Amino acid sequence: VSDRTARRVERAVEALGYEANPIARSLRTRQSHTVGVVVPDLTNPLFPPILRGVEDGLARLGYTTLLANTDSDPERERRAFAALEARRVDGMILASARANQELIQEAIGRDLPIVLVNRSVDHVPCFAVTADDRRGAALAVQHLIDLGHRRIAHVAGPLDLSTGRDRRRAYLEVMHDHALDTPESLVVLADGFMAGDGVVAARRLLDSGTPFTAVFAANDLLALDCIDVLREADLACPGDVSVVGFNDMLFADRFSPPLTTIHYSHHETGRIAAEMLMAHISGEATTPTTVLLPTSLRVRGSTAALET
Amino acid sequence: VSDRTARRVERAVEALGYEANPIARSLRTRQSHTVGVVVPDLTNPLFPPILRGVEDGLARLGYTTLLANTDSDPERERRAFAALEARRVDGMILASARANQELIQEAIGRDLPIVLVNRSVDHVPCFAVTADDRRGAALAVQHLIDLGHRRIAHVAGPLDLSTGRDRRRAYLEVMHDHALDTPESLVVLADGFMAGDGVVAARRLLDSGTPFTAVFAANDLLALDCIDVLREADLACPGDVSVVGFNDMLFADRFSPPLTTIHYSHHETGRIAAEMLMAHISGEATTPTTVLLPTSLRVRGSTAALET
DNA sequence: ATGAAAGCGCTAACAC
DNA sequence: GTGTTAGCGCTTTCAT
Repeated sequence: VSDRTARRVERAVEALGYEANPIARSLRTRQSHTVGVVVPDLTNPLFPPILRGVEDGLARLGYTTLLANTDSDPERERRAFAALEARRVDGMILASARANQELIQEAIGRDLPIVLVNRSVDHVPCFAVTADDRRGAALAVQHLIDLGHRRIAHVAGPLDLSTGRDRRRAYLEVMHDHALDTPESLVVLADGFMAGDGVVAARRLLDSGTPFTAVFAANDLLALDCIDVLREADLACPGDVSVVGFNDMLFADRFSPPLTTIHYSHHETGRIAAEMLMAHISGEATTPTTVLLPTSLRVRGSTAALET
Repeated sequence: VSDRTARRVERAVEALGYEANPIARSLRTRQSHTVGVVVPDLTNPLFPPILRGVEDGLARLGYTTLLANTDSDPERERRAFAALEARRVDGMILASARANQELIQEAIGRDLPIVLVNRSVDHVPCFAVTADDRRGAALAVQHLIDLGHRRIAHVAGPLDLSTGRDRRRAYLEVMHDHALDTPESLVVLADGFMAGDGVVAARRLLDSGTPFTAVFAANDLLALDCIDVLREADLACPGDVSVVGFNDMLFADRFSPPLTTIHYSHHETGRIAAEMLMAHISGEATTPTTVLLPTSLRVRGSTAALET
């Protein structure tokens, strides 16, 4: 066919507004050009920027995202996963990984390309991109120590989540390195990472009677809960107790008091995960790699030097 | 086939983990059981709860959401819309409607079921569910008047968005009803509804030199910008200037100062929109209706009585 | 009631 | 290079 004709055809195609039916194409090629994204809690301001990063990374290659929000409910996670798989997504980005989630192992066994984001899993080689949780948590605790605090509590996230586990471990290590006590009553566990999940844990901390002058919360939402509970008990932050969070989520700088927290780039997290997934799907990347994003301390109003 | 055999087959089906291929089904039935959701700005904490409402409304009927985030960029809106339509969504929920968006008219002309959320359009009968913007804005302005304020400024949203237009109109009406002045310098326009969009507008307000003791911002994000700019100019909120926002978005109560704002149920907004869309798709609902959600005033720390 | 066959719109494989 | 054909996995229709 001549060049001229080709152009005429193209013009006609455009004029008629013809667009290939991607459904028929998918049926034939077994590729949906769609990736599933599973997020545990969209109302956590950490995730929207990650999602935007993912979209930015995928859109350039003509991929669309199918979003599922699970409210951290394992049953909903299961359903979301099944729904996405049934819709034949070409791959998935999971921000909701749990430590021993057979779901993920099974999927990998079935050769479904998966990239973990924010959280990772143990003992299974996985593509993943997360914050450097150990280093970040160490930074947070070190900051409190530098301010003169010695009795530092930790409100940990669930230990079946890598973020909960790793941040807690780093806390214990740094405390130990400085020969500081970490009695069991000083390390409490929250039921989850969502707003409100830290309330019960923080109350338990207070009720134990163990004295403390600072607390490292495993994420910003838990840190906010801590501050609420402290206020409830007429303890001021940072006047009486310093609090540091993790994530530097959107708005962390606007709360009262502004949150001292650990920062890393959420948008980058999403973007890198998207690119990793694309490389995985195309077969370019074959060995699972984990990218650790650098963390940094953001000192704001919720921490202060210990009055002596 | 006997009952017994049927059961055996069913069991076998389950055992083998067979799942009908929804792509083949879609190709045949021309139904994707997927709806597109277009959101202008996921990082605005107003939208995640709306999205959850939508998901809750849709999930029960086995529908999945295809999410697109547009950053309020008309070009990205166009692309997102095209991508969703190409993927043959059964309908769309749009939170990004502009006043004269041919996109929407065209789509409706093509019989694509659409429900508008949060924002509506003029002159085109549309399924829509929004806050009662007029009443809500009136509540906000009335509150400031009740506190003794007379020189009340307004930071309006873009006037090609129903929310920008309606809230501004209500502001002008209430002010007029109370015989209060609204010189042009007291009503400034923000470029958008996203974080940061209010900064320039608020500066213009301040630079005009027109005295004012209160400002009604067209949404919470703009209100936060106002408070920032005021602080920049050494004006305290609410000490020197009271500020009220709109939406009562997530975290509005935790800012410094806690935001006085107009509340309505975001989750309901999403849920109702989802149900409306389902009814529209199924052909149950045929005449476009608009649902106006009731609004209420939440008095918090960013407003105070005028010192006399 | 049950089974056979056609066809949705595309792409990949094949023959010309 | 260009045109033809088979078939992806369903649903629907039609014949039995």
